[in-house]
Amino acid sequence: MKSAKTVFGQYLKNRGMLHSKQREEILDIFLKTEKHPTIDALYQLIRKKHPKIGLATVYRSMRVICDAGLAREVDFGDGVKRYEHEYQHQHHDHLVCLKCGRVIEVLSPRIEHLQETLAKKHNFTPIRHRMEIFGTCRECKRKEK
Amino acid sequence: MKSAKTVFGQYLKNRGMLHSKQREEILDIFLKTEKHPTIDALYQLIRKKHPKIGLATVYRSMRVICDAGLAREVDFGDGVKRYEHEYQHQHHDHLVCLKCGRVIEVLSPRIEHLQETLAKKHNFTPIRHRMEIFGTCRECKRKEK
DNA sequence: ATACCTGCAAATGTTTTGCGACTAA
DNA sequence: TTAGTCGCAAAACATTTGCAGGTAT
Repeated sequence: MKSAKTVFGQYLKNRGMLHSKQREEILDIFLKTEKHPTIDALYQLIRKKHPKIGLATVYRSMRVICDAGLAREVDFGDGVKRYEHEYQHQHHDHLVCLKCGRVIEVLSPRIEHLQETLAKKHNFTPIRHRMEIFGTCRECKRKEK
Repeated sequence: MKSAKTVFGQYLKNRGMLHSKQREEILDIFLKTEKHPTIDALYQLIRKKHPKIGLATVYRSMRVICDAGLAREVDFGDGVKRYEHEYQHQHHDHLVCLKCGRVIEVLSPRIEHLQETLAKKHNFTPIRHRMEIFGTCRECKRKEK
């Protein structure tokens, strides 16, 4: 199985795009976090090692990384885009804690199947979907008692 | 069953808030559309009859209307808030056509039930959830062939 | 009379873009 | 050498807020 970096390198080459240090570094930082970082969170991390890299470059690079199939935009309704891994990570849904912001990734094959059925029933051709359950996670629930 | 306008009037009264002409008119326009209008779409409609009403007032009024339980914010990931009816409209999910923007409201009790189960399995206390399937609607599918 | 509300303009926060300088191939 | 990129600042957008003037009760 090809590594994410290899995939990225090939994507850039195929498109005649350059393999810059900034892109490499931003991809590196993104790959190291298994969370759902915002652009600004990534920017703060990158900044520590490479204070010269600008915010606009992070925006531009994350778009390229998404286009290459390595990341996917997600949003949890708080007005900021977040990114999660796409390569070698199967589709999943999210449980989002409204107290602490923790995100639990979940998968229910039965729900996935019912979604297909639901779309078909309306003659709707699904391309992608998202499902988020907002609430209180176990830890926050315990604390509030 | 109380009308939406009655509910709104009582909500305002209970809070010591004023029943202004602007709020009444904005509620009226919103109640007349069964779509998922953005603030700007509502503003354009309102503007035809009441050119004096400002955009900020539409934003402020829609928040009040949501707080009163008559509308709910939804977003389809295109960076703009939309509003749908909440009063006397049960919870539902959405099929969003990426070609024409049409939104089909759907409900699957089986999916709803599985979502409950899924949350419970993770000791997660659900408050609300959302599910959207993005794809191509029947009409757009037909056209593209 | 007096809270509360509105319209306007300015501020905010996130994301995008124009442009001259820089860099990978 | 020369496209393609970068950093910076400015622009673009959606949304919110401060404030002076207006309005419902």
